[in-house]
Amino acid sequence: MTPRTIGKAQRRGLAEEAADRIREAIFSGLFAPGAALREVELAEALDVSRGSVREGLAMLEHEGLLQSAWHRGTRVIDLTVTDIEEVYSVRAALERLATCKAAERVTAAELDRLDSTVAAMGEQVTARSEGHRLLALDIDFHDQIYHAAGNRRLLDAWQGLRSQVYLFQLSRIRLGDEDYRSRLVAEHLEIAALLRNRDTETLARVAEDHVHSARRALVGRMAGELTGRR
Amino acid sequence: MTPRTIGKAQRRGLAEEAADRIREAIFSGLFAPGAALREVELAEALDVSRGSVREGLAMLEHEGLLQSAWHRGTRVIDLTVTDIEEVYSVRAALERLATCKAAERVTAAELDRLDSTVAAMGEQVTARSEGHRLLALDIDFHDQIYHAAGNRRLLDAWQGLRSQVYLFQLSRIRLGDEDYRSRLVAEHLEIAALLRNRDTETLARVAEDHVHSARRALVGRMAGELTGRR
DNA sequence: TCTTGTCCAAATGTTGACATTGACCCGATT
DNA sequence: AATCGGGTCAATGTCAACATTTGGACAAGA
Repeated sequence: MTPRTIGKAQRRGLAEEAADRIREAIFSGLFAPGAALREVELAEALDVSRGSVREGLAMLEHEGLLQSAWHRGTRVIDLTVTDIEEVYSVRAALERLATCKAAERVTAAELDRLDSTVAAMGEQVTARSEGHRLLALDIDFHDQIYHAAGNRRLLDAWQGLRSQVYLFQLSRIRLGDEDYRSRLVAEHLEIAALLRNRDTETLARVAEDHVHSARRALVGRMAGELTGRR
Repeated sequence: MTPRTIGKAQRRGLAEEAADRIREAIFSGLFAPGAALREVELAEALDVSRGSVREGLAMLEHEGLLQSAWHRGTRVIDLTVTDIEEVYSVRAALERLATCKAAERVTAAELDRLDSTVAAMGEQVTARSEGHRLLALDIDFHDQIYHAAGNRRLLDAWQGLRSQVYLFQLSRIRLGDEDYRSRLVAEHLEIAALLRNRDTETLARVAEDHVHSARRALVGRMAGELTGRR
């Protein structure tokens, strides 16, 4: 008897490898928003050819992390309020759909995994870490929902926003926000509970609100930094 | 005095050129769903290098027109009912958002252009053409709405579905559907009118229904072909 | 007959060299 | 001073050759 699904062991090319490394470098702050990424530099640093780097950069551009123009190279995206509004608007629409579809199809095992993720988040509320772990769990929680929704196109659309969301939230971490953490966990707890009850009606509203809540927390912080004290 | 916006004359590379040609070839039926696209063949046919073809294929893959696997080449997507359900589910969510946002920001000039597009569609209802023109106008109508929404990310997400929608609807044309045309125009007319009144509340519902209506018409036809007469 | 192993051809993945472009500098001009 | 025009060069766009992988044909063994 063959297993129903096998862990995908698909081999990856150098381009994907390069994309991963560059993405990490951006998240680590090595390339700040607005910085130019030169193909030759990256090719030498990663010890691959320019072609592979080029392909990797194209992937990151489709993730929205980079912007490129004809013969003018690629740069890391800026973090303007407009960009944030755009990303979170679309994300809210996707999240609404994903959560509803997930409610119809989610399995018991997936529900358990969601619970344990929320539990792990709960531990991070009081932890004195900088919040990177909490952020990773946050994204992971939503990844699980998109997977549970079982819609390839929906997942693709989400992956076109995921990295941007990560980058945005990362900037929020730097700005420091204490009391937001507990509310974050509470919201995820609510979503997980509603999923278990398969309360589609309420989920549509709550999922959208959850995203808008994150957006407000982010935009508020950014506005405070730009205009206010420092 | 310089014009506020200039027709984007940004120079394009060979990759985009190749992508356009290949996309057209697929829409023209030269490459049927499921057909394999070989890089060397295309490179010779288009008289560009394999690298450019490769980049173009990657673009079309991100549009969802192609599927590719490691060292196994790229093929035109299949037209399964599941795929259609996926695409139209996400499209409904996006369309809902786009129409609402457009209602807030649409200008008088844009409204006029929408009207004239619907008018042109009306002429195609009775025309004896095969419906390609009607389909092009349909897509154009929705393009205008996404542009009016003024959200770059939303537009990107739509462009990740657009070609697939086109391909799906194209198959519907071949199956022939007479009375659907008039209903199609009527629905677009309603949306245009609601946009003019900026009736956001109703628009959210109608825009979603419009997509689901198109989906039903399509799935119904396909199911009929697969199981029914022929 | 079914499985397993080896080889081969065809296609893709990868690379470094060559061609082209756009930003920058700087002097001439109005 | 501001603008225009040409030259320069670093960086990207493009290409053709080389390396690697896949799937199938085919034969040997259980």
